[in-house]
Amino acid sequence: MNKPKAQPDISNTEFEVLDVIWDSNPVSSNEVIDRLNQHKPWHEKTVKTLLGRLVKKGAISFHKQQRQYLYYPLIAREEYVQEETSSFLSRLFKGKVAPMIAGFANQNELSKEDIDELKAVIKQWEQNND
Amino acid sequence: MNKPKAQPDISNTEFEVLDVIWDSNPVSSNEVIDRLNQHKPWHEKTVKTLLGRLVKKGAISFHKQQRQYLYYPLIAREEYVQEETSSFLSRLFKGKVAPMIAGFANQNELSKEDIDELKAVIKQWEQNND
DNA sequence: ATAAGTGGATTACACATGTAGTCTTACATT
DNA sequence: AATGTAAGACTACATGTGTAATCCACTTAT
Repeated sequence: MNKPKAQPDISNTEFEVLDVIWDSNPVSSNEVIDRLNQHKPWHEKTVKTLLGRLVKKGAISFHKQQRQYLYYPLIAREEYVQEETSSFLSRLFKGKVAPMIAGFANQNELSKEDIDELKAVIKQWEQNND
Repeated sequence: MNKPKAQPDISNTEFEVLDVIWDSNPVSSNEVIDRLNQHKPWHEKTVKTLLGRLVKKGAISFHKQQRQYLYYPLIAREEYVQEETSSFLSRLFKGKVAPMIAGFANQNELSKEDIDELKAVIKQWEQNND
């Protein structure tokens, strides 16, 4: 019995492409390639393959502008990120957020700024749940 | 320029096997199979394949007990989890923990208990960093 | 008009992964 | 001693993934 998946499976490289599209869209393949190449040395053909796979997976779509395609996302970053986060937490931390943060704290990977931000999130939560 | 990887890449199914070994070790393949089968309907051969792959990847090892192998982990769960968490956070949240928690809060996925636990983690952090 | 370029579509190909089946060999049982 | 069993080793095989190259159809520069 497979749990139905709200989001398609997106591979690591596909995610990088999708992230560029989330960042600004609609966007042509050449823009995607240029923006990716500021960080990744991917060949143009590689990026186009990934765009095609994202389309096939239903993560993005496009409309034509003359010869080119302008791509845009079909799934929201927030939703995708939320689902990934939930599944990540359930896999590694039994779904509990605090142990994850505690692990970070123990590795000395929490800055004062992180702590302040966390406090702000908590305060916000408490205001919404009084 | 590839960042060196401290931990080997471990697939999803491999992780489930490894998690059983972390849970109690040293452990025979049959014990692993039995424990997994409380949750997963995996064939005996499948689990043995995964054990073999984990050995090859250097995640676990074993010593022989007559005809059987008794497996034990070569990497610590804490370390593995910490690395996975860091890479997850950097991929999806620019490495910042607070936005992740905030996303959870916005989805109404934070309970009062979670909040209390988070407060405890923060208090602990502050005691260690005064 | 013809050639060269460029955008997307199709094909390629090695390695990883999920999911086993078959082979070999050492023990246990008759 | 002969044989069935069971443990691990080796093999299998479809699909996914990373990483392109080739093909085909327009457009654009001579």
